[in-house]
This record gives sequence, C-alpha cells and structure tokens, in this order.
Amino acid sequence: MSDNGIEAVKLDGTGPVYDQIRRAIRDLVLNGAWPPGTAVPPEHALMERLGASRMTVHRALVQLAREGLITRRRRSGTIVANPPASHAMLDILSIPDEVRQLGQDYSFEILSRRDGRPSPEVAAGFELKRSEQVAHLVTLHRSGGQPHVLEERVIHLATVPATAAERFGTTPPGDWLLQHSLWSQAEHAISAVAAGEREASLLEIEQGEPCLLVERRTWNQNQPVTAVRLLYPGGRHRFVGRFGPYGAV
Amino acid sequence: MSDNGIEAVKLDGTGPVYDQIRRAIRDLVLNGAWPPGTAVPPEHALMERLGASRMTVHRALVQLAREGLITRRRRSGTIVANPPASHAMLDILSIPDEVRQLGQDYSFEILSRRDGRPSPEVAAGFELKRSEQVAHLVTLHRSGGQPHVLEERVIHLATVPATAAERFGTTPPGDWLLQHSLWSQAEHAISAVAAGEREASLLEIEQGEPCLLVERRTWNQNQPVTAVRLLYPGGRHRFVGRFGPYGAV
DNA sequence: GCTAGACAATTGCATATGCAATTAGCAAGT
DNA sequence: ACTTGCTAATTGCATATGCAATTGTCTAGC
Repeated sequence: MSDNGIEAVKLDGTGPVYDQIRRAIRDLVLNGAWPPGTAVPPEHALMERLGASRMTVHRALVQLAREGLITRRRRSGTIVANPPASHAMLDILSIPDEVRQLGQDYSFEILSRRDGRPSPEVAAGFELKRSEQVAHLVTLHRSGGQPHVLEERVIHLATVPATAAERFGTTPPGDWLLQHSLWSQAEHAISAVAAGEREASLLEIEQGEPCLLVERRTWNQNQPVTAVRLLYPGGRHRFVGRFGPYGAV
Repeated sequence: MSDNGIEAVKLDGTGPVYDQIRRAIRDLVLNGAWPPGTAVPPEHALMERLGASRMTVHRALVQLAREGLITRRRRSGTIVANPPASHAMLDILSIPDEVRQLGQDYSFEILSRRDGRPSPEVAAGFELKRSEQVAHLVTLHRSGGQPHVLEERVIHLATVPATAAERFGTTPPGDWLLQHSLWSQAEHAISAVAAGEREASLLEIEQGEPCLLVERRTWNQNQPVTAVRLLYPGGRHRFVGRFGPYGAV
C-alpha cells in the first residue's frame, strides 16, 4: 500500500489543531477516499505537510486509533481499519456469521426485490419520501434449514449506487453492504411484536407468537444508507451485550 | 470541597505512567473513595506527588474526562463527575424519569420483598449461588395509573449493605441504587417472550401477549451489584438508541 | 456595601527534544 | 536457499517549556 494522497489532508482552521487533523483524516476515511487498508501517512510526513509538531499529529492519530478508525503498529505504520463489525450493545451484525457461530449451516433466500420509487406501504414503513430511489428487498435467513430471521430492507440507491447491479446471489444484502458502504450513524429500535399471518408462515411459527423486532437505520455523514427490519422468532433469540461506561476495568 | 487525600493516588508500576495515573484515579472513583463532587488534585499537585511531568498527568486526566469520570474546568479545577445516567444503546434507565418524560404520572408499588438467601427459583433465575445474601424485590411501575413495567430484582447485600435498611417508600429500587452504588460493568440481554399468567394479570394484558424482556446485571469492579428483569408489555414499548461507531460526526 | 479591575490558579494547547520498542527489509555469511 | 543479524523507519512515551484562555478571589476605590 503506497503513499496515499497526503495532499488530501486539509485543515479547516477551526478549533485545536490536533482536532482539525483528527477530523480531516476521519472524513477521508468516512468518505471512502481512504478505504480500509490504505496506508495513512507516517507522523513525520503529516507533520511536514501540516506544519504541526509531531506530538500534535501523534495526539490526533492516537485518538483515531482509540476510536477504532485506524490501526497503528510500530515500524509498519498506520492503516485505515476495517469497519467495526459490532458496537456496544447492538451490532451491525452479520447474520451469516451469527448463525455459523452457533454451529449451524447458513443459507438465505431473496423472497422479493423491487428497485425504484418505494410503494406507499414501504415508504410509510421506513419513513421514506416517495421520490427517493431505493432497492426494496425481503430476505429470509435460514439456520440449519430452519427459518432464522426475516429481513425487510431498503437501500438508498443514491448513496450506494452499486446496489442496482448487484444480484445478491451469494452474499446477503446486509453483508454485501458492509463491504460496499460505510456508516457513521445508526439508530436502533427494539420492540416485541406478535407475528402476523404472513410472517408466521414464513418463519414457520404460530401466528401471534412473540417476536423480537429490530429496526435499524444507518447513515453515512447524514446521507441515509439503509434501513432494515429484522424479525426474530421470539424465545429462540436474544441480544446480549456487555459494556462498561468507562474504560476497560 | 477541600484537598482530598492526594496520598491515596498510588501507581502500580505496570505499563505507561499516564495509564497508571489514569487507573489509579479511576479506581479511587469507582471504589467510592472519591465520591462525586470530590475535588481531584490539580495537575501541579499530582505532578509533584507522582514525580511525573505535567503533560503526563494531563494526558491521564484528559482521558478520564473523555470517559466521563471527571469534569474539568479551567481555574475551577477537576471534580469527580456524577455517574452517567445512560450509555449508548441501552441505559441504566430511571423508570420514573422515563415515564414522566412521556408526560404521565408515575407511581410504583413494591409487590414483595425478601432479604437473605435466595430461594432456589430466584437463585436459578438470576444465576446466584444459594449462599449469596440478597434482597429480592418485585416492583410494579405505573404510568398514569396503568401498569408500565414489571420489575424483579435482586440486590447483593454484600456490595450494597445500605439496602438492608432501606424501605423503598418513596424511591423505587433502581433509582435508589443509582444514588447508593456505582457500576463499572453491565450486561444486557433483550428478548421477546409471551406473558405468563401471573405477569399478564399484573400488567393487565392478555396472557400470551408479546412482551419485551430486558435482563440486566451490573458489577462494580467485578463485584456483583444487582440483577434485574424488566418485563414491558409488548407493542406499547420500544427501546431506541442512536449512536455512531466513531467520535461525533 | 458595591463595583471594577487586577491577580493568580488552573486547565488547554502546542512545540521541541530525546529515548525506547518494534519490526520490515536488507545484507552478509554459510 | 536459508538463516542470522544489522539498520532504519515508525510509533510509543516522557519531559521541559511557554503561552493562551478561563474564571475564582481579592483589593482598591467609590
């Protein structure tokens, strides 16, 4: 990985210098200008380029590393990290991984797909404007042959144009998105609902059985990326997370 | 708030100095030796006491401030912060606050209480050893007169001895604990369950209706503090959280 | 008593400097 | 080819120093 456009690093003159540096690099990463694996220029180079002292550059990079955006190793240098797979309580989880971790075979099936303007129902369900171009997908994930979770998703074509050409033949939409987009904000909602008729039949449970509904929307730099509703058959599933409010204890 | 025992700050000689300082102070806070509001010695004092340079002390304090453990203001100095009320996705939430935020009257009722060794059922439900002394409480929270959430909780008497003398006449157990204990680790699990007979009648819903079950256990420095199961009538409730994996965008 | 202003304590930020630790890559020797 | 060891690039850590910004507190003057 060679010398990646150091000239792209630009300070905006507002606030402390170390924070300007931090934000400049963060934005390059979130914009996709520096995709994962890209070599971040070494401290000396940034120092010269920006006219700041090495300690100031260092401070910015250390903080970015703590935030998980970059990975640093002595001598090897600094590279842009892979996007985090999980965070705190709720994860942008990869359903295949999740299933395989339980030692089950994984498979999925796209039940329906429609690209273009959302139907009124879809627009309402995901709080979309009717004018926004999206791909609308319904996917059933299976674990060891059994229905695992029912996924309904919209992907914003303006934000992730590559979606239009993707068939999702081997990789389910969620995983594919992790590789083809970035997110900087997410919103989650969790609730318990009773399975409706159609959901029950797809998930092979009784109508009215409790299900865990996870709704998630993600943005990258205020642009919507995707919104998804995951319906997990109740009882069989739970979300677990462990964390502390402070640094590791 | 006067000069609080600076001699209590002790380094352990392992790892970087700035991190030793950070941990030393963090432990004093989490131990309760420096309760919220306590004045943390100024950088100069710590610098002399510890034989470190001011920048090194500074680095430790800045990091503690970012973690939310302390609050710093120029000239005024540094004080131990109040414990955080919420975090990321799921909060150590105050049920009264939550209810009032919705503009409803709040009330609660302790349905049962038993202190001492847990019964076999309780021990099993909360993964306790039979020998651990706990207070076991069942509380119903009401919102505008209507049942809001059913809470079943154990509090470890060894960790929070003040519990034994508390009647919970005006403050429900969760809120009382926030004022009388600290936590450094929490574990959450969320699942959807069908209301059982007893739960349904207490929550005034139909048996079998979907409910959101939140199970939470908290520790302070590896000592268990409390474990709680909150059963929310489905449909009426959802948890929402918004966050980014990186620093504020 | 009250106010304006000076003073000083405390944190925030940046720099310059030096050394330590790690390790990729190269060179030398077998 | 394979190993061994050296060198240098890069990050990690700590120090010393200086100035800026904020704001309690005190003092002088009214």
